[in-house]
Amino acid sequence: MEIPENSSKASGGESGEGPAPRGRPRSEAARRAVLEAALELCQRDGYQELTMKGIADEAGVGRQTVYRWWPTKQDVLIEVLGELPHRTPDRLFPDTGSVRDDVEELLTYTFELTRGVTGRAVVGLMADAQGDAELSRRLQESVIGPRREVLRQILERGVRRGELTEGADASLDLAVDFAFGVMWYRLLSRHAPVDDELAAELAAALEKLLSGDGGAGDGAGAGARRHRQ
Amino acid sequence: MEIPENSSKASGGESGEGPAPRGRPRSEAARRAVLEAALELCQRDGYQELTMKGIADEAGVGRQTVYRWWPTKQDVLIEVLGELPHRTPDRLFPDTGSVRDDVEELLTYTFELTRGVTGRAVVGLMADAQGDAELSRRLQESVIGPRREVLRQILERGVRRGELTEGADASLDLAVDFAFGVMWYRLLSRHAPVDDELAAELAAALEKLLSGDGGAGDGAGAGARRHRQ
Amino acid sequence: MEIPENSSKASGGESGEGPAPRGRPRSEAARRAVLEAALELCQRDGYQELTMKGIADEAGVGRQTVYRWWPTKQDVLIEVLGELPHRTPDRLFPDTGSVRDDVEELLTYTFELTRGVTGRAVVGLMADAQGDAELSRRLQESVIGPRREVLRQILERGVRRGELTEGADASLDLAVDFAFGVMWYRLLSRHAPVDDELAAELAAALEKLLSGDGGAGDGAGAGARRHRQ
Amino acid sequence: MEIPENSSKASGGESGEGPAPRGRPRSEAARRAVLEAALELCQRDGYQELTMKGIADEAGVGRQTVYRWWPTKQDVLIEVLGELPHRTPDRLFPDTGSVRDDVEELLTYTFELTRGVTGRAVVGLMADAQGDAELSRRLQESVIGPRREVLRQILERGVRRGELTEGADASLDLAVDFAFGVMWYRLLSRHAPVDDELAAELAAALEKLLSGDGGAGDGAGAGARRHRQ
DNA sequence: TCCTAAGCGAGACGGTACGTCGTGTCTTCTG
DNA sequence: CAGAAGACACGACGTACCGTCTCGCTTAGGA
Repeated sequence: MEIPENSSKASGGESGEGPAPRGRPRSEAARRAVLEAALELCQRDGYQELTMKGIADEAGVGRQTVYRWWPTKQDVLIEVLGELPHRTPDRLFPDTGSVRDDVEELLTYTFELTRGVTGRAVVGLMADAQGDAELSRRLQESVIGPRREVLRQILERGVRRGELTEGADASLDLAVDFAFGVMWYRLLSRHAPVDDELAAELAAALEKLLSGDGGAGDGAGAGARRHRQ
Repeated sequence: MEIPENSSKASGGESGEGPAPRGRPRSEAARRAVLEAALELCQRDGYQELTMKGIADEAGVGRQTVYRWWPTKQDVLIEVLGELPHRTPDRLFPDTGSVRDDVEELLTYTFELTRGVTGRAVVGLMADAQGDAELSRRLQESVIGPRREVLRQILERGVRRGELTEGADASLDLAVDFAFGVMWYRLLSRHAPVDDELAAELAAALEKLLSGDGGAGDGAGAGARRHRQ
Repeated sequence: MEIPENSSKASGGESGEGPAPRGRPRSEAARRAVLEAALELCQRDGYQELTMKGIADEAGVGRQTVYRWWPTKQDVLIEVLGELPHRTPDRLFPDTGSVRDDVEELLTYTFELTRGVTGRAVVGLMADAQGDAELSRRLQESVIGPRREVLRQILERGVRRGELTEGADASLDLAVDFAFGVMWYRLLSRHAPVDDELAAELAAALEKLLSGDGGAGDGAGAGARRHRQ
Repeated sequence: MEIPENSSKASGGESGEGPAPRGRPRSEAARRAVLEAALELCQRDGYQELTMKGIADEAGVGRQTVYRWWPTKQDVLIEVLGELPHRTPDRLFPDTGSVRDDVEELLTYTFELTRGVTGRAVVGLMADAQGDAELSRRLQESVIGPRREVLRQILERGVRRGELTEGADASLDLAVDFAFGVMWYRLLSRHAPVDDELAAELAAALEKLLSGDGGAGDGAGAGARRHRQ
């Protein structure tokens, strides 16, 4: 149960060690137990039912220990979510040579995650972020932003290769919004599944949306431009 | 805010009343007070802070009166949301002759609503609907579904007129998901505003997505179909 | 000295009813359960171990219900102690015709009580009253004072009858302090028991202390000896 | 805050030292800091508010250091109380030649102490001793007993000299109980002060109680009167 | 001069009681 | 009967102290 963790004198840093760590060091075992308990309970009972007391009890940890390191259950979940991707970093950055396949692969993997462990947690956090700008910012930084960035880079690579064209009708940002927007919308409203088929449909739709010749081209494009003035 | 209490046919109609309502009739004043208090508080303090006790106190109503008619705060909010559209029925069904303009008008109005009174309520409800199938179904029926239907009919009208084409790459349903998905995604993650400009961009993007000649046409469509098998 | 308990329409008072009692009336069952639980637990585990949570749990009552009516455990105990004498009012006011016998009877009964149910409670309260003037005042009023008063009246009756003399060396107040002082001292330090024999000794000593001529020797001494047999 | 640390016979005596003390010797500075902090805090905030954590923090000492040497706060206080008398040993053993004066002097000094530093501590300890036989025994041994013994010896000296008579009505033990009983009773219930006047009254009352002939006697009574002026 | 041992400040740990608040149910009186 | 008032049993909240446990650092005696 003992894991090194020892930050002090790690890698020989003899300079800016900080304020010298005194007292009993933080228990990595307790930290992990809390994070896993939170994820487990959130998945089992739902975000709303998730409770600081419940987390502490499930983790076999004192309540104070939870509050000492995470002021709210949101903080616990954000830390869990921040650590999850490290478990399978490979599937997060697909590069098959085809934009469409890369997009589809990324979305397939992302959808899997949301259907599985993280779904209820992330949806609950997002809902709480309504009316809580700070939480919103942190989610943006740790969860939403990174995922957006990955998709965006795939699309930019496609533009560079000439597979895609960032047109007047749809910026890359809007394209990213498209993919994840549909995902969130369906996760929340549940009017349709978030599955592999959706990943394929979205990959195709994005390709069309960013196709150079611009289907609705003439009138439509003019209209859009007219509207925006 | 004073309402005579019993506007309904109390005492009077003894004809085909049905099961004969005995005792004191339900107070319309109390009902309205509860609904308005709920909307007000949800908007002011957020969905999570909304409380049955808070609603009752704010409405100047006994707690039992709230529980008698609405088992949960979700029920209260759903009833409020169900009544709101009746206040401005005109803007909900635009018909300018141009699909793009109709879409833009509808989205502009919808975005206004979500930025205003209903935003926090609907997001909170959606989040609660995670893991509550019944609530999910009711939301689908009373809030999500109707909005989808309006947009869908506008698009179908466009297809009938020949302005749009439901292509292999993007069904009408996916197009509807696109519009509302982006809206929800931005409402939740706040990485970009939900404003009139977005309405215009989405109208243009939808037009392109549903354009007949299909930019990425061939390979893409085939790919999508291939994937679905 | 509240006995009737039932303030509402007690004894037919149809005039100044007060502010009209609204809402669910207080549960007498819960009240009694709390009082008895407190007494029970205090006796079993000691005053220090007595806990608001413990009282509530033992009484099968919500914690809030305890706090609603008694801000602290001291309040609970004071109310219990205030009600106890009513159970056996007869032995509290002995009047045998002999001062010595009255004193002995009163002390015997008082010692019984302190050895039994009330001992630990009262001692704990007294200790808490150190440094809490308000608690001190209330204890004085509801517990200490009344007991002092009973003994004082017995002694005053003796003075009126000529059996005793309030002398220059010892006021009645000091005599009362004597009796109860020895009791408390032994209860606390436990160097000697607080039993019937002590009651007899104290009755004799008080008689001597308040003998006018100082010759408690003769009759009083004989009386004491007679009693001890 | 630096104190030589090792006042005790360290190093010197290698004769019957026992198991030879290894490791870092106990810090006398820490010991004193704890004792003084405990006394200070108990006097300032009261016995109930006294806390092991509070003592450690106030003393600038680790919590473990307190627990290592004193299992409970009672132990800390008992050790403090055991050291206090050594500061003024002279007034503890009055011998003026007159029993009454000796008694009055002893009580006057004792009352001073209880009004001052030790009051709240001793009362709290006594209250805790209810239901804790071991604590009771230790208090008896270290605090209560010694004080009783001093008074008892004064009274015995009086009996030897013929000033007093241990009569059938009141043993010396009861007389001692009388004096300290009244003190404790007043300390706890606060119905009257514990001051010099009480010391004089008690000295007079004891004299009368232990007068052989029962006399509020001639000389004694006169003496009492003389004293009160 | 190291080695072993124990005391020390610090502070994290698993617990538990605190007093408050919201839950959903109930029980009274008034309309 | 509906409604308002509010008491009820329940349980989560975040805080404080409990007594124990690890840390790194003295500070001694014995090797």
